Amino acid sequence: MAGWEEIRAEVMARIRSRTWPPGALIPGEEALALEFGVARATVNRALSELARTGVLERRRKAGTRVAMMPVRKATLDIPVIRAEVEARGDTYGLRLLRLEITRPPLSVSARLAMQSEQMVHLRTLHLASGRPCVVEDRWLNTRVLPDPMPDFAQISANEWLVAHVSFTTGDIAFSAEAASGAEAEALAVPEGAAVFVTERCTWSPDEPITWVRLVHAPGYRLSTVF
Amino acid sequence: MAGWEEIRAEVMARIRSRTWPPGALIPGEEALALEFGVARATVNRALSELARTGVLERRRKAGTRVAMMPVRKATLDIPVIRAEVEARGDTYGLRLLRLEITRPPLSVSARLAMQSEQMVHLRTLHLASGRPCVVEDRWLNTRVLPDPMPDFAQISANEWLVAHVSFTTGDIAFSAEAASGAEAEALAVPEGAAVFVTERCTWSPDEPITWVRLVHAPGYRLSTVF
DNA sequence: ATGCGCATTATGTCTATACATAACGACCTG
DNA sequence: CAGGTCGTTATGTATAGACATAATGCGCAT
Repeated sequence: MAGWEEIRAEVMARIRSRTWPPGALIPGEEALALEFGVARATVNRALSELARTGVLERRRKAGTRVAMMPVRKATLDIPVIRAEVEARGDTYGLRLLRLEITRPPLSVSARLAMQSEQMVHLRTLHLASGRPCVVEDRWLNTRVLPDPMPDFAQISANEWLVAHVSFTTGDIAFSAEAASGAEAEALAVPEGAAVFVTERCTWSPDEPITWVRLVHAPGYRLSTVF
Repeated sequence: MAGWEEIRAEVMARIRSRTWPPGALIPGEEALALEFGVARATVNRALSELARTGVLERRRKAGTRVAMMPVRKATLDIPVIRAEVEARGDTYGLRLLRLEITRPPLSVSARLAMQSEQMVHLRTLHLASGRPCVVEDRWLNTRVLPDPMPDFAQISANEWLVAHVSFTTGDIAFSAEAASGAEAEALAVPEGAAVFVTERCTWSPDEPITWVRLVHAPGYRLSTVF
């Protein structure tokens, strides 16, 4: 027994086999290190990893226990439309449907914690081999844009931001909705069709950057392993 | 400058400030350790962490570079219905709509790589303070169940599995669909309403365990930060 | 009995050192 | 020139020892 991955596997095996059932307190790092004949740091690495994935719960002094209600965690890649389209073997295209500078609706400015001021509003249609695949509604903080604004008919706002604005934190939410008239028309689906919607907010360390709503054409699936 | 989190923050700051722009090769661990006055292991911890979240790309010998197309990764908690309901302050309830032992449709047996054999089919309605909130369609491998089957009218299959069957791997997918007649009726929404659907497959190390499809009532959102 | 404070203890992290591993690229050979 | 070999190099991992930190729960005092 040597590497931390082997230790992790062995611990996993004991959990699976219910040697250590859900809720059980498992031996301390010191003890396991001794048993497996490795350094405590190695055990720590393995257990930390399992804690990260939600299999174990660790608290100082309290020790390590097998998660009772294993709210398993999955990591999912935040979709980048162009990459997704090209990964499917389609050629990517985009069409700028609308570009205006105006005051965002309250739902947007509130989410971004923006003072009420003007933002850039973009509506873009993303195409996969010519077929509409995503309608994007985006509000951009004007302060993150250079004075001659980038040509968003050529480069998607997402890609421009990635390349020119500093890294961000944010949040993301998924839901199912009925396609509104405009969305349905852009995607060439019946109004009211069930569509998968992604909403994302991003902030730079200093200020809000953008709010975006992606309406995916019917049939879209977001998947991951765990 | 001391802890790995500080190192991570400093590296992040340099990426944000474009001192190290996307695609750039950053100095080696040794050099950074020297610069920050910490051990290489500490730098390693910080950079590994950033690689895990998709900000950096690391390859032996090739070095560490800032991700060009930052396919940011988000970790999401795999929803456990009861926990979700109770977290919203509602009281959880469930109603078993159907329980039968039969052959699953091909779509299910194929996904689970099961020989064509009988499985337990459950249809359950989950309630939040009495209101329908999720319809669950589940197929269970009979071999993971004890002979007097658990009373699934009392305990949800998910919770029973968590407590009695060994840990698993699996995959999960999200999509938007139009509610079918039966689903719509159970949820008390119009047929064809846009519903959020979660589909999950899980395997034990030895054999498939279950396939489950969760149809969430309109308004459901799945969200996370990144 | 109740509440506060501190000793104990398990995890968290850092250091310095060493060896393992992957892979680029140069060099050597056919 | 093609192709294989091997040295170099950056990351990956392991180790022993040490200190930091959090939090449990006991013991003491009120």
